[in-house]
Amino acid sequence: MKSTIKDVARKANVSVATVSRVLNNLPGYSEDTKRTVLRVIEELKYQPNAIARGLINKRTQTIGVLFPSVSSAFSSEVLHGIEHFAHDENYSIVVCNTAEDGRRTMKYLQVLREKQVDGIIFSSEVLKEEYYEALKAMDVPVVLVATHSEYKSVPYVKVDDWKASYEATEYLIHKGHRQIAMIGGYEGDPIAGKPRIDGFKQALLDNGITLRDELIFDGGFRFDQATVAAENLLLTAPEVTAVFAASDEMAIALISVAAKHGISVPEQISVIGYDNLKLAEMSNPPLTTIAQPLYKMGERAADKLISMITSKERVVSEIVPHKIIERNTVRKLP
Amino acid sequence: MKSTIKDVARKANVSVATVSRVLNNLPGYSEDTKRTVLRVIEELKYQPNAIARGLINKRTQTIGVLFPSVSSAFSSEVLHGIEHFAHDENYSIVVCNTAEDGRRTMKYLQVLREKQVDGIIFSSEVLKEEYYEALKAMDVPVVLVATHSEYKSVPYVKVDDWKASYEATEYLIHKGHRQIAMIGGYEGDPIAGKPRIDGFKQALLDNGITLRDELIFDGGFRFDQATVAAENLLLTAPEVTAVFAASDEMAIALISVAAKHGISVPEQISVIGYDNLKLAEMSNPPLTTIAQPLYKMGERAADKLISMITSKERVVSEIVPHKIIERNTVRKLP
DNA sequence: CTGAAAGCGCTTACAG
DNA sequence: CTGAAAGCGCTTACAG
Repeated sequence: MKSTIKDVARKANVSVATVSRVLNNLPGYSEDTKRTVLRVIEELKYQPNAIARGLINKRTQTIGVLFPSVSSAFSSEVLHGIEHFAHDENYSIVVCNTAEDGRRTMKYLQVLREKQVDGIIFSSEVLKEEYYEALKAMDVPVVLVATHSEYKSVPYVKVDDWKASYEATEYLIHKGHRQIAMIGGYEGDPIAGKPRIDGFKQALLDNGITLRDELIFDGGFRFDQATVAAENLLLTAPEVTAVFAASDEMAIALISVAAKHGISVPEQISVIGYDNLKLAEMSNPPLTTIAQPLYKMGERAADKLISMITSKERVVSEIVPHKIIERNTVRKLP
Repeated sequence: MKSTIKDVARKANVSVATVSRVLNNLPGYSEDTKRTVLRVIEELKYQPNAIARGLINKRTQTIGVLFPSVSSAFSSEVLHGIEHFAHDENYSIVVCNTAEDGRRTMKYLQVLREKQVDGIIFSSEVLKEEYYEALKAMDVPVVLVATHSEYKSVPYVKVDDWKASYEATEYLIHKGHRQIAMIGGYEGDPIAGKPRIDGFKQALLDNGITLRDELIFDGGFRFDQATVAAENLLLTAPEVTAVFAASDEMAIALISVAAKHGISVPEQISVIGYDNLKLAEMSNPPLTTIAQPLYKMGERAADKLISMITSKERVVSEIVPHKIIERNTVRKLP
């Protein structure tokens, strides 16, 4: 049987109140009683029950993290950052994989509420009104990571997608490229879709390059989805000398498809990716890409959330810096 | 203010006992009272407090998962499988990244104990005696995934590493290779190191190929660690025509290093990996590898753990099938 | 410096 | 079919 606070109180000949005090470093006991209490705790190998504690304190020291897909490299980097920071602050993380559909999200939100988490980090997905309402009803702090929302009260931490894409595109232009295509997300995606496409377009415009809509190949961010976009691109636009891919997986899909057709990167076609996942450096050739500081984004999000939890004061959103990582997939045109 | 069971009891003109009964689908109330109680619950948007519930039931419906590194692609696949299964069974997952050192593991074990998790899944690492003792003291079910241990009482789910390596090596041999090297883990690693190295050796022996110890390049499983092993291999053993890498990252490191030296895969050197992570198919060329069913391993582990939790009966370990995924990195020698 | 008591939000015998 | 009461393992005024 695990021992409880009563057991140690009894064995130490003090009240449970006293035990509780030494446990929580509150004042109110002699050095002597402290010593014996501590000794008994040791003897009984007593560990406080966080559940009982949470019932009173209304704090569970745990935070819920919602991801659209736990298994992607992107999410795990962010998660790692969150987890690391949170652990150092004595918070545990419960991970929730929301999959594609909204129903799982709502179910999870309910579970998190019942389990009385102290706060929630919501990642990558758009914060639908339904979710927002549920979150509001829960009455716990929320922070967004790698996404943002129109609900001004919800702080976020993310990169400036528009600007990052603009810079990626200019990078290509400065390397002498004029025939530039993009493999992007869906225009209808307000988070990782539209802003990146818009940044791409603007960079072209600002550099006097005529915008050709047919050079924007949209679709999903994953490798297999991008594979068809890349296939398409190579087939219909052979004049293209460089492409900006809105994710590393997309960029790598292009490299793979190109290789299959005997087109070499960067000699015949240049590519720049987006994310800087681990696989960017493992790519062959190593992928030039826009780095999002995913681990750090996780940390910052956890930091914000925890300070909202502990201080109840509003926290401000944060745009986190991206940067271009030059590897070997972009060639300078002569 | 969130409403409690008392609030609904009061508003429904019944006792909390009755509310509790309808909440838990226990017998003991008329259809009529059930209806009004349900209505009031709806009106108040009442949700039970799982913490209070847990205090009584001694069940928190949460399980702790310990990973050496949450961010690796390997762990996230397993985690995803665990999470999916567990969620369907109404369990939540708290993730614990144990990093490299043991101190973090012990700290986490303590947190998990205080938070009264119902069970623990321990992944990839060797179950040191210190951990085992702590786990025993916690008195909750444990299952191992992608690792095993000498403590017979702890069930595991994993692939047969020896056999998988043996088959990978034979695959190379059957393709006509005789000069075969291995990039492996540490011989001292009883989980993913020794068994794979031994399987490799035995396959060579059984096929009449003289074992040359200097063709086994050991080190860490990660890309950057393997990069030096690969460098070494290419430099010191140019006669090698095929290599068995004990992880996909190692295999990809070899491909990268080879490319850097103008050596083409599979034309000049063949490679087979191990794991079948997502990046194996994104590799360039796509990587032939031994697949571990990581997602499924996660599911099976969760399944076992949950049945230990709910039925208190002992569960049996499981060797899960691996298989060779043929892609484009192994050439048949003429 | 110390303890008795109330209470956190539930569940579960027990009694009717 | 229903409720009063005890209790899960703690914390926290309150009183001394």
